[in-house]
Amino acid sequence: MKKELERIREQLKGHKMTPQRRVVVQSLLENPDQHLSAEELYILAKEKDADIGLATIYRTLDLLEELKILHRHNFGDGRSRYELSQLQSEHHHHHLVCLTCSKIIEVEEDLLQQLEFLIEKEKGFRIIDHRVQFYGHCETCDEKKNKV
Amino acid sequence: MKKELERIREQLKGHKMTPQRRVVVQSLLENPDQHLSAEELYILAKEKDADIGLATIYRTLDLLEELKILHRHNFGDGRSRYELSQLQSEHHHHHLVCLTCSKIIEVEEDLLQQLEFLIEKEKGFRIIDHRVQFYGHCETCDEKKNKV
DNA sequence: TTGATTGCAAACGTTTTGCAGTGTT
DNA sequence: AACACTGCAAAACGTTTGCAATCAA
Repeated sequence: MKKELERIREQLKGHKMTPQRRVVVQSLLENPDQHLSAEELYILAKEKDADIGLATIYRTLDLLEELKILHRHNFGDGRSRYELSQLQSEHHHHHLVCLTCSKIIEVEEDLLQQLEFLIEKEKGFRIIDHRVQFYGHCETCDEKKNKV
Repeated sequence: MKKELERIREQLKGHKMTPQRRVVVQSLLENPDQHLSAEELYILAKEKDADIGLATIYRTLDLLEELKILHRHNFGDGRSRYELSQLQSEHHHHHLVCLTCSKIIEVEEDLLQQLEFLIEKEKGFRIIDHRVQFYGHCETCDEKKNKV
């Protein structure tokens, strides 16, 4: 955990590692794969630093996104959600959003690469990034529904 | 055009086809593949009915979305954008969003079906819908950039 | 020391809501 | 005539910004 924080400090290049930024990053590290919103991070951060302001959370998230330390997601619930980039591999992943319980499941599979290749060739469109979300019902919710 | 409107009127099932709703639908029909925002639709609708209110636009769009007459998209510009479902075929399509000129290009290709099949099998996730967006640079912008 | 960063409160842009009045069926 | 629907204005929501004070380097 400390190692991760140290790595992120290095990625800040030039920007200061303030206590507030540390608290935000720690909250993100302690909640991997959670896709936290700014408000949720604010509540978590407040546990560690009661005086932290919501604006600081937003400004920190903007900075971290700019430095590609995290990704901003939009799952259609009216707020941005954030996820630390797992730098071990720059592997894109997709999200399954359960329409029943709102759970988000990650899919690592990169079959999409085929599609990207086709698009680049046929449309002359140079792809930089993609957002892929599948909406449906997860196994658990699907089973529950069939029981009722 | 009149045929399309008639079809949509039938899809309204039980809900009234008011002049305001007609104006919104007409504006959508007259601007196919435009991905209009609520505000943009408001301006278009006002040309046909100067007294129409923005709240009515939003309420109409909510209704049309609920009835699956249109799709709501989120391209990350802070507002929802709407597109009539082309009911001739329930064919999903993807969007290419140009990071330079913001143009949106549609891709009909459904290679994604392979991926969906895999996900359903491996994750037990029953897919209802998907959102796929590719961000990159369109041919025109890419060529311009290379010239400079 | 000094410019980057902070908290606060006010402002922002989009969307939603309460309500009294209107109009479609 | 009934009740779905409307316009308006105010409120709600997530997010951004101006500013004076503070702090990390």
